[in-house]
Amino acid sequence: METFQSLLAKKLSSALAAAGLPDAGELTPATDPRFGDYQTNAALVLGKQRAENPREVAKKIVGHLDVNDLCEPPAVAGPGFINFTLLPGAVAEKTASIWGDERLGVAETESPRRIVIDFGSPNVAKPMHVGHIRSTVLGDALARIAKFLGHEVIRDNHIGDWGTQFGMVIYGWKNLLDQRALQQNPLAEIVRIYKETNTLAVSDPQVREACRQELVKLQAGDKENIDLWNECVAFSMQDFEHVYELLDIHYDIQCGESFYNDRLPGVVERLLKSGIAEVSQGAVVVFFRDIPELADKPCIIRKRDGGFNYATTDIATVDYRLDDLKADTVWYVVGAPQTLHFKQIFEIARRQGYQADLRHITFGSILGEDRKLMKTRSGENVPLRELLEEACRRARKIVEEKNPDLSDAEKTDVAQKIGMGSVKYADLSQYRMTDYVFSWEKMLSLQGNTAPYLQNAYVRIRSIFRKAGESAPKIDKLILGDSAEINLAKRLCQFAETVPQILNDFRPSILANYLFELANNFHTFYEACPVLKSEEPARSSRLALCDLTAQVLYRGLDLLGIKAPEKM
RNA sequence: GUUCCCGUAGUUCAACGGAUAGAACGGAGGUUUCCUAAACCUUAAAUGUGGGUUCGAUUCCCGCCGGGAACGCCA
Repeated sequence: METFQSLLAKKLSSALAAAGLPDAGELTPATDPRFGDYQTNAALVLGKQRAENPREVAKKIVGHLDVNDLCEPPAVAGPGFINFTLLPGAVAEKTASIWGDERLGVAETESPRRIVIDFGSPNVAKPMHVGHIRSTVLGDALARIAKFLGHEVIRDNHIGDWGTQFGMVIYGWKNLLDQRALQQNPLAEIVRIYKETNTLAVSDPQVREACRQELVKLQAGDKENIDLWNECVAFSMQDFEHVYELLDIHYDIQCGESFYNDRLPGVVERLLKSGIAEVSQGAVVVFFRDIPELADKPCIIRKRDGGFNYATTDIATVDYRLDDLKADTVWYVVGAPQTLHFKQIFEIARRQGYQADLRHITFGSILGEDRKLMKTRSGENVPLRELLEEACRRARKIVEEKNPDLSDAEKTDVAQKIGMGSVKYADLSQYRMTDYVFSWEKMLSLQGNTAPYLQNAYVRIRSIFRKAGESAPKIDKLILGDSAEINLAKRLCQFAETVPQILNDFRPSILANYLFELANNFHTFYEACPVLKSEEPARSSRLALCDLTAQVLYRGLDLLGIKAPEKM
């Protein structure tokens, strides 16, 4: 289904051709309602190229524009913009056709790809904390959106379940473990022994060496250590699963770092043989001498002591995703501090001949109150689980106040949808690159531009249909009289223009902002236009408008991983 | 030191190079015999700094100031 934007863009192209002008500029939504609904700067661009008065060029273009079926006569404005204002009749027709469309007007991609999305990736032996929320929620939303647009998506949780820290965990387990504490709160006890061992290792070389030995035994397949490791992983996974359950986030595969252990020697061997890697100071290293920004930043793939590291694992991971999973695209939803690391990994992949599209999708950090990056060792991290449970509690309290008549089960359900929605929306509604200082206030806010504002619009519509006791009657064309109706309908038509844009720069915030505007248009409509009490044919038309709004809200929220309750 | 990210109302955030920089919270004022007032309406308030490119710069380029991050054996 064509959007207004694509229809008008085509008509503009025809007009330019008819006027003997080359294609130029672009046709975009108007920046301000007073300029109409869409605008083009074609005349400004052409005026510059041809050294002509842009307004004259604009008039010439307008003379060839045939848009009478869609818009009022296009207006030349300002320095030479051409503005388009949609006719209510055209909007009414388009809205009705979207209403009848399962995809709500959103076209599927013309170039579907197989995308592995690497997101979340918590570390075993460390509880998930607020710092994990961005990757997890952002990655999940991108996965939902990519899938909706027609891509094949494989969600992969690249769990940090292997590496140096396990030497310490195992040493701690053997020497410092408190069995009773382990029974009460396994993960907390594992974290405790890990931290204590870490502290000991800093000051005591003997402990350090003992940890290294435990690690060597583990990596060599020692039965006792493997069993301990399995137990730690299992305890951690329980914690992760609880969080994923609350967030309703699920993975297709969970290939953690340990999954690649057997492949690491082969990776290093191959890179050495092909000349991509070389031995330097006893380690195996890849240099990027021909790339200025990486020239003095080599990538170590095997340590002097023969051990493998993060980079080795990630190279093996690229192989697996491209060769075994047959992905043509991989999105790494991982924080900005790892920019250099991924530049190196991607360059190594390229040197091996891989052509796949590998993207590091970065995002800003959540900072502590000191404006410093939150770090596990600092000990002041808010556990994610605690944050999520607090969100539900706060939402629950407000549900009790606002709607005491709901049953207990309903209250619990609604509180979870609102609480989880708020946490997700707080993150997704802002530009992914900006850092922000963590605050309960921010994450759990339920006022203003927040999930409940959008959810409430949906709830109000569901309430109308409950009261009506009927679903919206099927009609071919809406009747748009009040300006609030027209604005709402126009907004509904924009859904199809908005969703595909998100993946241009991986910005779910575009969708979040759209949904906020939509909810705002709906609330305004709701105040201005009675639905059930209006006369036919307005009544049927308004019911249709409500029904479509509910569908778009529901679908849009779903793409962000947010649920819409029936009541609240 | 090198490289990367970020500086917008009191606060938290918006604005593919577009026209008079939008919201939300907080502040001030108003709306409910009517479909959920978790709503609606009115109102005051901002682009760190100096240049440059452009018809047009919050956006692109250069310098400075301020905040953060990464940079050979952690992941």
